Formats: sequence, structure tokens, C-alpha cells
Amino acid sequence: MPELPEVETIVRQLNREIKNKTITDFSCSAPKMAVTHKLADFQRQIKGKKILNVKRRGKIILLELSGGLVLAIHLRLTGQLFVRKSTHPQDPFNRAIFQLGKNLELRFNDLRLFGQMWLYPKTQIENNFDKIQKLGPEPFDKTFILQNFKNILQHNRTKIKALLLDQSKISGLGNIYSDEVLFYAVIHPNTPANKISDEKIRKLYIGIKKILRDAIRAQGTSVDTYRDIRGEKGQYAVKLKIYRRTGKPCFRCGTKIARVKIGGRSAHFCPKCQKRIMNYE
DNA sequence: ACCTATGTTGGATC
DNA sequence: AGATCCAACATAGG
Repeated sequence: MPELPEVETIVRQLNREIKNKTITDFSCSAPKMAVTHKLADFQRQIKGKKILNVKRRGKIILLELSGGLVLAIHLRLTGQLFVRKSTHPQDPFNRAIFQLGKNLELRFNDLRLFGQMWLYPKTQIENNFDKIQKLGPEPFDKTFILQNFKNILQHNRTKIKALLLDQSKISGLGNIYSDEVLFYAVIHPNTPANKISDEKIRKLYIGIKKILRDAIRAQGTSVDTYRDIRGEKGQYAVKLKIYRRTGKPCFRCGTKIARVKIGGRSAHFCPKCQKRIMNYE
């Protein structure tokens, strides 16, 4: 499910709703999701811990707990975090429940079971957690300047679509927003990253920030299973220009939108506007 | 009914 | 280095 805007939405809402709550109990019906511990150990470690703060790095949610622990959560494709009153009916595909006192629960639901949780001491998260160590720059980090982005593109021959999806190059973009930013910047998804002109790099850089910011404002895109912590849809789906619009008219020129596979993922683009550079497929 | 697709990512293989 | 295929898994849609 979630890319940067969806994860950011969830993180902001969690801070509003469950900061300073204490995890009074934990249960989980999918042991593989809690990757760092056997279930009993995971439960023992997390029980009684207070949620001090919620952060995000890339698409990874980080709950800072008392006792110097951090609970890291990755929702992968279909994970959801819901905050529910205990009286609320059970959610479909619920895999884990963090009890927050008598009346409140943080529920981890996941249809496809790809989601993962890690529980580590804070120092280890910061210094040794490879999932975070490997991440590229945050699009909204002040140090992520145009020149920085330019360097990344100029040192990679890979197709720009694949580069944008590669979390070690730049973090936070997934299949939806990588398509959207390439449409915004009018770049064919198969263009080798190091063949993109300075002008287009600049446009892409601007587009990444603009589109992610707009999507966060709209509380994310619910084109499939994404929901926020109240179970509500994000509102950005109606603003999508290209993603999953195969065969529909391009908003710029009316040409039918095309779809190609790049690295096993679908890339949507306008074959007229986003012309591929000759000599490169 | 069968085939394909799905918001992720990590590993194997060429 | 980089591309491609496959793995985890469950469901929906053509």
C-alpha cells in the first residue's frame, strides 16, 4: 500500500492519537511478521512500554518507546494500521493487536502478510538497522538539494523509473508517485537516468516535492487497500494524472495512455508527450 | 475458469 | 552494474 504520503499521513495521525499511550498487551496471529523476536519474547519486550513519539524514515514507521526501544513497521503492499476502540468490530485480515489500555487498540491488518515489524534498541536502529541504513535521501530533507539529485541521476545508467523506485537512491517513492512525477516532468520511464537533461532533472526534482506535498495534503492515495488510521480513504486518487489510466486520454494531449513493464512493475505514461529518447528502448 | 494484476523489497541468476 | 525473474501471500477483475 503505502508510499511516502500515505506513511506520512499515518505517522501524523498516530502522533495525534496514540502518543503517550502505554502498550498494555500485544497479540499476533502471524508470527513471521515480527521478524526480530519469537512471539513470546516480542510480547514480553513490548508490554508496558509507552509510545513516546512516532517518526518516519522512507516508508518505514518508527515508534519510539520507553526503555530505549524502537518499534519499526513496514506495511509493504497491503498493510494497514488502524486505531480502534476495543468495542469496534474486528477488522478483516487483522494480524496483530497492540492493546492501549482498556478501551483502545492499535491494529495491524495485512491481507498479503508481507508487512514486517522489528523491535530494536534505539542505538541499534540508528547505527545497525540495514533497512534504514540503505535508504537514500528523504525528498523533504533540507540537505536534499537539486545538485544532490543531479549527482544521483548522472551516476546511474539505469532506467529512470527503476531508479525512482530504488529506495537506496531516493526514499519514499513507489509505483504510483514515480509514474506521476515522470508525467509531471514529461520524461519517458525508460530513459536512462544519466541521459536526462539538466532542465528535465530540475523539473523532476520540483515535481517530486510538489506531488508528494500535494498527496500528503490529500492524505494519500486510496486506489486499492490503503486506508488511514481511522479506516478512511485518502483523497489523492482523483488527482492522479497517469497511474492506472491505461487507454484513457492523456490530460495534456488526449493520446491514449500506455503501459509498459519495467523491472516487473507497470509504468504508465503518455506515448506522445513522454517521448522516449531514440537509441534507447 | 484461467490468467493476470496488485501501493514492496530482497535474493538469485544471467 | 544492471536487467530480469521469482519469492513471500491473498484476492479481484477481465
